Amino acid sequence: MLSDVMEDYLKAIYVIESESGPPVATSEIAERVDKTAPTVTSMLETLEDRGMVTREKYKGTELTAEGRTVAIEVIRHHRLLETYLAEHLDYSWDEVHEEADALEHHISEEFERRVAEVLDEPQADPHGDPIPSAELEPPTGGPTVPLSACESGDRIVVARVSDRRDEDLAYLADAGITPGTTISVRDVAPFGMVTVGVGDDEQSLPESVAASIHVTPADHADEANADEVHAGEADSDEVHADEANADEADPDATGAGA
Amino acid sequence: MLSDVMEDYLKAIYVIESESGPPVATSEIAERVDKTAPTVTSMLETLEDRGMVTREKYKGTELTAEGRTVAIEVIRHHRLLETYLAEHLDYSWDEVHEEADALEHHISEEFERRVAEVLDEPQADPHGDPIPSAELEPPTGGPTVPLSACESGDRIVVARVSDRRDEDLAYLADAGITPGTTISVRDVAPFGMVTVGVGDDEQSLPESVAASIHVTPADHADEANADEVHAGEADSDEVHADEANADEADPDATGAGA
DNA sequence: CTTTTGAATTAGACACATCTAATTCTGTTC
DNA sequence: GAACAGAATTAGATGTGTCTAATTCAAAAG
Repeated sequence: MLSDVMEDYLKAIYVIESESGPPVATSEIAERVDKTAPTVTSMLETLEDRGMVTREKYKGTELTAEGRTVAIEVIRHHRLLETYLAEHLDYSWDEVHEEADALEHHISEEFERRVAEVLDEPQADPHGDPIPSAELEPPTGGPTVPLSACESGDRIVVARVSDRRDEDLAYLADAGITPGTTISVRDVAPFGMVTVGVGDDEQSLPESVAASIHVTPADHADEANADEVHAGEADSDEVHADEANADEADPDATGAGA
Repeated sequence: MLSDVMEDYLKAIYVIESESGPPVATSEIAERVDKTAPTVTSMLETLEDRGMVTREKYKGTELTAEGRTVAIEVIRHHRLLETYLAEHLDYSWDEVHEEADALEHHISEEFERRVAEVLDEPQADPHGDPIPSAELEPPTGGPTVPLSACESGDRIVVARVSDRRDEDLAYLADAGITPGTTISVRDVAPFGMVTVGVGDDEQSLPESVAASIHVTPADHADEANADEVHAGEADSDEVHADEANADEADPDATGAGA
């Protein structure tokens, strides 16, 4: 059996791989799990022994198929829990993350099944992140772009919001911006804040807040509900995102922000 | 912060104190938590340093007020979870224990509050054990006696069923005997099996199964529902239990079988 | 090709929870 | 009251996950 801690490392590696592709740097993992680099090195050795990762010394680390499956299962637990807490225990979308982090390692397969069943196999959690299926294939969120890659005049719908920073979530909850919210982009300052229209209001979002929002275009007559933003639609192709912020690029579309 | 493991020790000590009163023997704790005696000794030293227990070397251990409060909180978590799983996630009463054991250390205060709220501050879990209040005072189950202390002809209602042994729970679930079930005692073999009537059936319960059942008399016109067996009633006095099985006595009535 | 620099690893230590084996204590039996 | 039996503790070791300090490496810059 893998410990909770090992699962946390695997989850972190999975997320980083999803965002920037393998191989994953030790320092990146260290930052995510909030441990020192030597600690991470030694854990990576353990995980390698357990067949969860492969690595090249001084180069980087990559998940094995097995390690990836474990990571996806943890993420499924996390997102099912977030969704359950929001829908059945009256948690708001900016409160669920911490609780889910604490519980995700301790629920049984049976619990997972039953939660998924009462939720009717949900496709996305309250942050808009896609929930991996019970078969644990890598979830593919629909194509989305960072809000910062939009340009003035765009009408877009919020697809997902990073669950990493509590302050930003609270800010957005307060601003009435949640997955599914349709907004108009008024102004995008390079590397800076983004001014948007939400309903009748106009809001200026600080950079860190803007960076946590990913969006899809609001056009294709698809004003459907937020839970379906990530559903099918493998057809819809890339949203225009001129190369101004190419360094901030987004090779994921796998929605791994656990 | 106390570790999960420490909480498990405190819970075990609390249960033993409830069953046999302090001081608690190291070997008893060792058996409950399934560790060796030296391991327990060293943990008890730690818990003493933390102010959770007091002890006299070679004699025994006792919870401090603080240790007791921690234990009661863990037990509250456990029983709220058991109840929630049974009522909202379709678990049967003999499945809930293991899941609750895994989760009880990891839920937040907030989670505890919300679960208690949606359950409407339940008084007893699916096994019939009383759920400590949010104020964490020691729960007092109403007076109950072991089934083995009854005699032929008694009509009684099952108050609670030990959650310690899965096999016995499954047996009882199969036999249709759950908290709230009214049964007639046909025959009590000294130190042996108990024959009872349940509805129209007659059943012979093996000793271990009979030992896990605690009952109250079915008389006082109180055919109320099982959840209220433990409610108020500090008035009703001791049930007749002649001293045949006095060694198997039951000084608890605090319902500590977490 | 050498140097530099920042990242990664190795070295060595520590806290925690656990074990087995050896010792010490307590309460009981003769 | 001496001896014994059983329980508890002490002694010493192990595995895991973590740290800081020292070293080694690789990739970039000269």
